[in-house]
Amino acid sequence: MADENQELKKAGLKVTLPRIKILQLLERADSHHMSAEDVYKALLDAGEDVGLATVYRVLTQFESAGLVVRHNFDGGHAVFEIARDEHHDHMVCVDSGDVIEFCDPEIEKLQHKIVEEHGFELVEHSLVLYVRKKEEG
Amino acid sequence: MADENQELKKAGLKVTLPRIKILQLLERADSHHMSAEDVYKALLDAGEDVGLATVYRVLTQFESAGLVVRHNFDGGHAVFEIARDEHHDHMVCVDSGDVIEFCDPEIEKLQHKIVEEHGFELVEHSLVLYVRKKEEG
DNA sequence: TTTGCATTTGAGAATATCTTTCACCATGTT
DNA sequence: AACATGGTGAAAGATATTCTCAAATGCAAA
Repeated sequence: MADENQELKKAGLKVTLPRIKILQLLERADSHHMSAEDVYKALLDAGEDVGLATVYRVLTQFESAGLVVRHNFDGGHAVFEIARDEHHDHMVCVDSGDVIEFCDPEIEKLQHKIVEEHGFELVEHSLVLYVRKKEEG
Repeated sequence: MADENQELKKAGLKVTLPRIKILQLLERADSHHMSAEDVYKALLDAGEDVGLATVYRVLTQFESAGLVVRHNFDGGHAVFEIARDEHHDHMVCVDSGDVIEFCDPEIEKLQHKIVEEHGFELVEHSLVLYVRKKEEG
């Protein structure tokens, strides 16, 4: 139950109601890739009295703490998702907006190779494939 | 010299002073990856009387016409660069902000493969490697 | 448990980025 | 010249995010 409390403490964050609620929300299996606005609305719908500023603040803190990952897909607003252990990239359907996760070790390997060749080390990367459902025939 | 005029006409855009100036600016070898604000300031510095709205409008038109490419790197604002024939991806140094271009056919190939495997076709993609200069031993 | 106090919060103001509106202007046509 | 078309700058608007600050809250010492 108080699973979130531990995560927050471990991250050096004081355990407060908004933080617990936001973390719980993001940990729900069906809430990947939510924008700050999405989170805010979901909390309001759940009857929580939270401010939008708090949502942004907390999400940014969670990002710094490595609890969530921020993605800047095309379209102006950032989306957040719980950081699980396994890294993955994203495929975004340009028609439906659906997000599909995938991971390709070969691409990862090639990325490192390229960066090394240029005398750098890889800090972070962002790969987004914008796709469309294939037409039949 | 009226090279830009031809490009604009070919793109179906009326040849106007702001459009010529913006195109010339972006075609300069040292002006890759400029934000709308960058372009605006550069034009003001050059003594041109142009509005920020026009810069955004023209850049968007250029993008539609395929003359420039818009990138949404991390950090809120979009950057634009002249569309050359060859596709390439980007490496951004997290310390200096420098942008290095690269292209890896293998990664490109793998991207298509993955998308196909999921029953999609690739419309567009964005790969950005955030890197840091390697420390000496 | 009560108290002390730094941290956190919510509301709204402020900022940043980008888009739209609108009255006016330029260019080409009749 | 009158007109149509499309382009322009300024300012207002839209959107996404951050900042400010007084009030509320979490945590720890007493």
